[in-house]
Amino acid sequence: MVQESDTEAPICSESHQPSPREVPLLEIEESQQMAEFFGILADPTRLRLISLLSVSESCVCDLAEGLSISESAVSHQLRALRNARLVRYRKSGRQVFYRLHDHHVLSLYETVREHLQE
Amino acid sequence: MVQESDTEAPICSESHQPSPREVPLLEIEESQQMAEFFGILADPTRLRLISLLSVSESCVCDLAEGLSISESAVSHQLRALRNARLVRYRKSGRQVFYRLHDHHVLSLYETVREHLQE
DNA sequence: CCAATACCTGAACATACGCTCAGGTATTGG
DNA sequence: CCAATACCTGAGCGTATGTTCAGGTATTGG
Repeated sequence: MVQESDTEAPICSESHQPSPREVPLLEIEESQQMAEFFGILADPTRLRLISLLSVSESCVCDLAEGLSISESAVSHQLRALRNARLVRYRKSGRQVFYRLHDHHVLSLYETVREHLQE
Repeated sequence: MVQESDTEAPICSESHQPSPREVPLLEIEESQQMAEFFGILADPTRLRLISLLSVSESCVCDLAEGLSISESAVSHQLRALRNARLVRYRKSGRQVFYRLHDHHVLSLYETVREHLQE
């Protein structure tokens, strides 16, 4: 536990402004933001919702039926996906149609899915 | 809560082998595996460890000092990263040097980090 | 206007997670 | 051989998360 701190230059004495080419250390605040983003994707139900929405826009009750879970549970998870800007929605009468927010979401989802299928 | 299962064709009666071009619905088991993977990345401490390891191979005590947390906490998190195949390690005497498992990990980390910096 | 539909929301509960603490193993130095 | 170092591990605790339940809002149909 006793680290010889003189063998190593104290990092904090360096410039606090991150250089364009060397942005190595993740600050606490940024790490929390990033963890939050990954945390949204770290749930089976939300991932399955994304998988359904990767095929087509769907309303809440279709999503609930597609995954055989309650509409309430779907609604809660859609809120999380909404807050994380992972899905968009449009209202049509009393129905609300959800779809993926942009192509970037699909890209990330497919990348990791393919990675795990190896 | 009352699911009318007769209004929709049972999906399970289809072929269980995923076609190459249409792999839309994420099965429960696969979604859990995928969620587990994202869950490993959904922690500030683990992300900061990855950020340190993205620069250079490091031993446990250096990682602990770099993040100003206990070696025990680091060790616990490294175990999670190890189990998820996100980091490798090599032993040298009584020290254990960790590094990112492969380039794919760094790529994913940097992609999301840049995405959130917009 | 009233009931039904489609969806959203807050509270409550069980579970999962991350840290600390105490103690364990393995390597090194005197 | 014994103590120190470097790291790992399991138990316990406080907190966060996902679901259910009950009830709310908004749109539609008779």
